[in-house]
Amino acid sequence: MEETPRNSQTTRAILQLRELILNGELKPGERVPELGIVERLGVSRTPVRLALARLQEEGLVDCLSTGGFVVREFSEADIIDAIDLRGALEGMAARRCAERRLSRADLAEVRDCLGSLDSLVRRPALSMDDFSDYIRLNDRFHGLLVELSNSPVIQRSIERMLHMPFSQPGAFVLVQSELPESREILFIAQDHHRSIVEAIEAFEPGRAEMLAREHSRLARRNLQVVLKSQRHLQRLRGSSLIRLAEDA
Amino acid sequence: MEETPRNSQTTRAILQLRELILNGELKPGERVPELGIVERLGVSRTPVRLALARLQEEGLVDCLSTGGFVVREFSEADIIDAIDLRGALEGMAARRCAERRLSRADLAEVRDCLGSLDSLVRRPALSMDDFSDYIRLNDRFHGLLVELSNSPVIQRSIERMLHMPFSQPGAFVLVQSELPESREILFIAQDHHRSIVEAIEAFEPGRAEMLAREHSRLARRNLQVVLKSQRHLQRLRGSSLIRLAEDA
DNA sequence: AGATGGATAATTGCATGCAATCACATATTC
DNA sequence: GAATATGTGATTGCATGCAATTATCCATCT
Repeated sequence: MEETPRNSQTTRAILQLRELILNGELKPGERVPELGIVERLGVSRTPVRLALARLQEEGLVDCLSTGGFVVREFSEADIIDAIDLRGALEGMAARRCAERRLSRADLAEVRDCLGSLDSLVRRPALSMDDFSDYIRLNDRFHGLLVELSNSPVIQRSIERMLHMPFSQPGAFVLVQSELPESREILFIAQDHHRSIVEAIEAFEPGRAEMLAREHSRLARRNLQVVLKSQRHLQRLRGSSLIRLAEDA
Repeated sequence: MEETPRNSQTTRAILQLRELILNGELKPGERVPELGIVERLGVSRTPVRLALARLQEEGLVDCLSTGGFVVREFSEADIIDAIDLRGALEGMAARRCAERRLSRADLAEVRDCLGSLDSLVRRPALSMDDFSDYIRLNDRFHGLLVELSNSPVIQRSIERMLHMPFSQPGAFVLVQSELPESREILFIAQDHHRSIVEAIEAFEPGRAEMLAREHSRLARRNLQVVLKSQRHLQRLRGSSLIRLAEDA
């Protein structure tokens, strides 16, 4: 998933800096001082600088015209767009999967993942760990579709998106798990998964694409719920980056 | 269009390095030596390094596991995917435009651009300069749709795509201009433009998206033509990066 | 002759120094 | 008292030095 398998220092800086921002230790609009980060991370300015450039590409920070960077802020519209974008890209990936003949092994892997999700969703009650497992499996499912699209260009594009907060497939699952209708949503999501695989196996590219897109609307729905409740918002990773629409 | 309006040195390195690669002065698979670039560009290693990181994000170079970078090679499938991706993203942008009520001024600007393209395409004969103008206007039209989508997320995403070779809207126009059916293609493209604006004005998001997508298929068609003829290929910017499918 | 090993040269990743720029606070003037 | 000017401290962008890793070439061995 990480596109720089290269060794440490710069990579370390990227990961830790991302954590710092997503955990809200750097607030939106706040300038990110190189030296301050150097102190916190214990690496020199060069990798920090590299990391900042990278995070700018990812969209977590904006660069000031005067030089330096600030933590970016995300509006509700931004998040919706990010989700839509992921939907569109995953839609392309699903279409590609349906257009080409997946190998037996590939199909088996997808079906295996689908099966695991099935048995998980159907448990009588879901623990916290179960939800973690769900996120893991869900990520794997989405990752498989992208990988099996057999398109490095699409793959790269999606992987870049996934670095943005709130665009991961499982971004809202943990908070959603606290909703009363949580179970229902999982059923629907899993039905989407099943239908997508069905479309791929039946060589129905248009349907596969459409379903993948529609699937992403679940995230959008969850977003709306989360944004309405301060309690849920607190449990959302990266929530400190969200600018709530002030209704005056 | 350039997202780092910051002043020189690193920016210079990015631009010049991109030129070097696109002009074929660095061949695909070839390692890009930092010091060699330092000599050629007259800037120190630091900005060169920054530029390489950026070009990697853009997809022009790949980073070696051992360290350093190589010029990337593009297969026909890669280019098709890039074109499709642009189509999908511009489709989203067009949809967004149709979903919201564009201001009078915005609409006027789009119509103005459309009108300019119209009068250009309808000239009895097209000179080389006319084709340059067409590319400029065409870029402007596509840029307007993206800008008026009013979505920074989508906008950023597309701008990043446009750094990849062969994904610019006008990438194939210059070579296409040498084809006998060139005129016909321009008419069709312009009809797409017209229909997209029509859909936007009529608040038909689905239709706007579909048309924008279909519009990108023209580039795909042009690609196929170009790839079949060595003569056309030579006139394509960045053609040195293409790995032709060897049919043995 | 081909393959394996080792030494040397080259290249990269990182840290740091330096100069230029920018931000901020104080002082000054209207 | 408010706004502008000025000076100082902080911060960034760039260049370069150093160490470690990697690639290359040649000699040696099977």
